[in-house]
Amino acid sequence: MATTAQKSKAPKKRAAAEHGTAINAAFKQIRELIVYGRLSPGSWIVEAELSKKLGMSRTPVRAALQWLQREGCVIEQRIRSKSRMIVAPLTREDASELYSIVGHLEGLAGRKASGLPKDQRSKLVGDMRGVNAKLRRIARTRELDGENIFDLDAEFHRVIVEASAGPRLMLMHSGIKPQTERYWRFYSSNIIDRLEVSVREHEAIISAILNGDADAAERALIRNWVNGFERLAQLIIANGERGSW
Amino acid sequence: MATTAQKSKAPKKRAAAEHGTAINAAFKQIRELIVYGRLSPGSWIVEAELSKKLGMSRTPVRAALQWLQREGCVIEQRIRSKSRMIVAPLTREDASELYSIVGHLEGLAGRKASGLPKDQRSKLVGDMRGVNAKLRRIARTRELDGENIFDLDAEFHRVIVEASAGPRLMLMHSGIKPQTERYWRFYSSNIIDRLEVSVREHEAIISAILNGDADAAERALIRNWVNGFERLAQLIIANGERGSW
DNA sequence: GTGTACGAGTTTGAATACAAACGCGCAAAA
DNA sequence: TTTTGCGCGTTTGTATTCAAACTCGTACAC
Repeated sequence: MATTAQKSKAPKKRAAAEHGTAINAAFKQIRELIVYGRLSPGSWIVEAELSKKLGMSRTPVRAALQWLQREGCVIEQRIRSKSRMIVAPLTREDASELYSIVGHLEGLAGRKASGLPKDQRSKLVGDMRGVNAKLRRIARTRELDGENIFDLDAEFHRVIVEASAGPRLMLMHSGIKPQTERYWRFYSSNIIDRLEVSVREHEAIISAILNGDADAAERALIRNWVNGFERLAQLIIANGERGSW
Repeated sequence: MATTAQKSKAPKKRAAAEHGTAINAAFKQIRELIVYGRLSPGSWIVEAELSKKLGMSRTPVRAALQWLQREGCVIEQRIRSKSRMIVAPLTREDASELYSIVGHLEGLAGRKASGLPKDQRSKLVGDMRGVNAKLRRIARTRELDGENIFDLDAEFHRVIVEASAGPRLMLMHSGIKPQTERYWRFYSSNIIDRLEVSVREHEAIISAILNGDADAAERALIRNWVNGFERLAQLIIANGERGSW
């Protein structure tokens, strides 16, 4: 009756779920729903509805929503001691702050990366160049493989953070970075036009880290994000904000 | 029998709790337990134990623990698909990263604060000077009012962030900043000796914001935190780390 | 005609119940 | 004496249940 014949009279056979993965499954699926826009920015989230859709009880859904709240994908509207969860709206103001924070966080990572021993730095630079080369090829040939731009750009920034950041910075970055993807996906109609600029900015980052110039690395990373916001802001203004009214 | 004659057969009379404050109460109390060291760094948190101590069920305690996990006070140890919550240990390495992040986050806030309109900036500078004057008096007279140094320093940094930061930055700051207090409380034996240095660093921050010099404000804030870590690191080395072994 | 009050439905907050998994100890056999 | 296997206690993960509070609609009164 329910979703996958998993309810009613067979509580024993949940073996597939392995006891402890429901929260994670809920988290990933809900975030996917939000990032891909299946849950509209600004719309109200009903726990029971989600739990029915995901085929689990409200408990893991609640936990997942708190994780998402932690990351800012979901915000809590407190009204008269009652709280509602809503999908965070996409606004120019929020994008400005978001990109600024991500830029500074990554800037910090880039700063540390520049101080890495030379062999680690070489490997890092190699990874970055590999990813950036793929981006450059897409920018040239204009063969947009759909998802690939998002994933490649995410990869580029991720390798920097993973190479240098400690657990805290990594935690914060992995929490806040995915949210920039929401903006990309909503407004990226012709983001490929600007891709080449971004590729050049990436090259500046690579050079700075290669040279071990911490200040330059930090500045280049921040500039990449500030400029990224500028590129985005035009699209937001042109297309309107989502979920704020 | 239980804690306050609130259990057993009177589930109706929970009117005092106002339906929606249990999570918050749990959150504040558990964080207090951690910050004040009643729960040792590195020690294992048992949900049932806490819920018994706080006189509530496991449900709000779990939610509160997830909030604390979000802030990094509590970390999750996954072992063979089983998770345990432990109180985050206090290590030199972690302090380094923590202070660095807080410094950069506040640096970002200070940068924005420097760009505020003049009247808002004047009010902000006035607030900062008021707080810093109290700190200076304590540094001079050496009348340590116990908690007051912590609260005053926290206040100084809070007014900067509140004056300029948006919701995201405020959220991140209010989440990560309290954790520096854990280090203070554990290692602050004679932190009053270093207070005067910190007061002078604060003055540099005030000047920069007063002059609207965003770069200088950011640098001064970061320097305050980096130096704060240096002061702390000596104490950590002298006294040993807590909760890591 | 408009405003207010009451009640049903919806939704979240909290508690309890239950199942699965980890860890430890004890016992038995080699 | 040592090692291995089994079983029980502890603890977390998930489901379910129940209560409280907010919302909205309708009806009644002024």
